[in-house]
Amino acid sequence: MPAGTEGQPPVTSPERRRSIRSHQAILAATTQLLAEVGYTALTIEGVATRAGVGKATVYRWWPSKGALVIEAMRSALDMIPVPETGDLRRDLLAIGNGIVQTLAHTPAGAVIPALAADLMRDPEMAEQFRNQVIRPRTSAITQVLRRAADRGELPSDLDIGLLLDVYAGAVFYRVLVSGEPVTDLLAEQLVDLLLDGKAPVKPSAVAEA
Amino acid sequence: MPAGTEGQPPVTSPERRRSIRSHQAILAATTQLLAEVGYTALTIEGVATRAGVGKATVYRWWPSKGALVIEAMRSALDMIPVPETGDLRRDLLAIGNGIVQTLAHTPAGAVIPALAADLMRDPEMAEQFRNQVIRPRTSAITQVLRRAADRGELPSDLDIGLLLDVYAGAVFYRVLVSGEPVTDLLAEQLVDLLLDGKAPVKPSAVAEA
Amino acid sequence: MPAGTEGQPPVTSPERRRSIRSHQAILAATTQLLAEVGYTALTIEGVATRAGVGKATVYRWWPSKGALVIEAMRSALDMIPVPETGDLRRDLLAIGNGIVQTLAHTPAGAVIPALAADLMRDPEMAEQFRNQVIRPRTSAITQVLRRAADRGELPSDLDIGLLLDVYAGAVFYRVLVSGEPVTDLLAEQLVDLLLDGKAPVKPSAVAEA
Amino acid sequence: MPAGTEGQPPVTSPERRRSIRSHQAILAATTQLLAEVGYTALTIEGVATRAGVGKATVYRWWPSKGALVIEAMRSALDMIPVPETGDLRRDLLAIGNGIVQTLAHTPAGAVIPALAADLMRDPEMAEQFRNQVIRPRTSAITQVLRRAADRGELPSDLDIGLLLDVYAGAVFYRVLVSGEPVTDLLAEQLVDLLLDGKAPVKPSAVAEA
DNA sequence: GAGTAAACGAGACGGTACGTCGAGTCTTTTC
DNA sequence: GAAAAGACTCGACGTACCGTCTCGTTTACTC
Repeated sequence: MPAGTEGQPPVTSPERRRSIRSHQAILAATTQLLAEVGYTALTIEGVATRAGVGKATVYRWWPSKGALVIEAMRSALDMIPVPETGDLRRDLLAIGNGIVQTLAHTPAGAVIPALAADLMRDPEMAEQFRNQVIRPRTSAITQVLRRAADRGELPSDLDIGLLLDVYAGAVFYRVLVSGEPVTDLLAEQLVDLLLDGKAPVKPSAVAEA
Repeated sequence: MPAGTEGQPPVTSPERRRSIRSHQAILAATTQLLAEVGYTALTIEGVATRAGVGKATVYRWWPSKGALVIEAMRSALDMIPVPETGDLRRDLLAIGNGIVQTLAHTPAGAVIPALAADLMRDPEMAEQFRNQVIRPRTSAITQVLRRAADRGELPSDLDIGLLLDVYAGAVFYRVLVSGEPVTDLLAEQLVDLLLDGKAPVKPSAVAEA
Repeated sequence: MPAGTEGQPPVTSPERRRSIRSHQAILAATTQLLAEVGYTALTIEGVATRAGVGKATVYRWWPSKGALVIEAMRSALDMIPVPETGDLRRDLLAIGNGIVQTLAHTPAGAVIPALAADLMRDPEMAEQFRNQVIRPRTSAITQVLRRAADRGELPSDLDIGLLLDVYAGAVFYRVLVSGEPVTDLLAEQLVDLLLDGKAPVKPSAVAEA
Repeated sequence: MPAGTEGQPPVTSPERRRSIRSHQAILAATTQLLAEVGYTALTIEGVATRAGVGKATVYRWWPSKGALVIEAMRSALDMIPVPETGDLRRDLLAIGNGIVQTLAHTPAGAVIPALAADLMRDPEMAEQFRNQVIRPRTSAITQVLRRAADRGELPSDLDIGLLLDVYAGAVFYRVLVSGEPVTDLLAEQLVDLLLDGKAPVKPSAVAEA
């Protein structure tokens, strides 16, 4: 695995000999079907058929529906860029709007909670899920907050983890539980609350003011 | 349904003739099995068997697994009492700790998210879920906040809905997604944040202060 | 449940509540498919599909392919009538020709050996097979021989079992192993051998004589 | 295959370069597995694994399970020596006992019928089977009978083929279908019947006589 | 107190999907 | 340049539940 030395390409990946095409077809089929029927109604059999692949090929590479969906989500979701304006509020807003877009306007909003719930009984898979799906979505916020703390704009002993839970949790909860609309306004209100402790006021009141 | 009026005993429930005992057995079996195997692995067949009941009897009264679980949850969860100390912070803390207990230390913590995710595709059921399961858990907070707003301790145009989403969302998110421990400290930090805009600091830092 | 009282029809057959139609459809499908694809290529799945029946319904009533085929064979094969001419040779010839017809000109000829071979490892099923499929085919011979022995036309201590094995074995062996044509002449030669100890001569030689 | 000429080692088999070892390992594995699990449960995959060989290597040299088993049987079974006592009855008895031993006390007894039944649908393989497995087992009888006919001890127009079918068929049938014990007595009774037309009497009766 | 209609337990039914195994083909890597 | 290794598509295995249905058999209400 030492880079720089030319010429040991065959050794690099001893596993996965010929699977590349099937692999991608399976992930693509999974992504499509997640959007069409959702997580609960997704079946391995359906994925295999859609991908033009034997069921065993799916099971060879993924031990369960959860594992398959984790990887499909990972490869389907874009990386979230880390903004660098230096303005904490502006950065958080940018990221927040991105997350809101993803959760409110793509299938991911429906899939992620179902996936999370389904994996709760399997700690190992749950960990995978957090590492592969959640962490990439939240690391941008973490970085922005940490840099701001370094600049002194935030307390240095800030509990970034909790802040994240609050921020992400509110968005999730709206999508998943309360069913209220998730709009860009939400990101704004949350940033106000987190940064200024400004309690949110009703949208209509804001409009009137 | 008005109790107290004498004399229409046969009319009270024109449907449900002999069902009472089976009804309760089914709900009890559902509650047990939810605790034992979780929402995903819960099957109607298993519930019927455990309850000593025919499968058709379950289907006669509940159209789906979701509907059954909603009712089981409702009858299994205790009502949350609305504290009346008049001290906003104390009230919120009391409620928060109650919610934390439920989500972190009872099967409900695992069932509710799975149920929510499963119902996302069925708006009608989702509405039922919110009315029957979520709303009773959160109405105490709403009342406390509303009374405080009436007393002038909070802005009168406060967006109570969002505040709720933030509060409940953070707890949910911890249980469901981030997997971090959910303790009483969490309730405290959240109340600090919501009421004072005090950004949370790391637990260790708090101890040192 | 007190016996003696007339009119307890419902108790008579506690099993098989509603299966009659499916039952027959399954046996019919099995018989058809045996003729079309043979024993080895017969699949439970194929039978279920052809019968318009769920796979589980087949498995509910028959534990294995072998058991299913045994019953299908039994209900598909006609009983062999026991001739009563009183002439031993004529009786044996009649029966022999019947067996030859069945083995040489119906699917049974191909199915029975395969079934037999497949069941060799399962003594219980093998016994079923002999009782249900073989015995009915050979009992006519046994009866004819026994009556002849009673009349004194054959030694009273005749080993009827072995005689049967020789007779039936030769026909089977031709069909199964040696692959030679099985014609009515075979029955004749066998009767000659068994009754007179007349060693068989080549067909052509017979024609010349 | 003409032995004796030395010196054309590379030319003899232009194919099969490194195959010899694999070849033998495959045949050995087949023989072992036939004895362990029988014909039906024998799988190419199992043979390949046991032989430490790729599945494709098996398929390269044998087109089907049947072909593989035919060759394995051939190389596993000993040649049957042709006795030369000049006494017809003694010769037949010797051979008969040999066959009885093979069919009753080695895996071959279970494998041959299953193999035969399985190959019935494939005339070409069936012919191979007869040539390679059956004929070597029966040619000794044929030779003995033919010599006896030449000596005038048997009719010159004897239908040796049928006699063989009767002899072998009876033994087969006992093993495969009737399930009765196959002992040396059987060979004796059969020889009596074939040579003398002496109808078989029950063993116990024999003992009493 | 008998008659009757519903709800009941039981579980068979036609299906779908499960996760596994083997068939027979094909490709890559090793010797 | 054949052979090991094993991934591939395909199809059947036998099982579990689905949601519907048909059975007798209780009840609980009517008359």
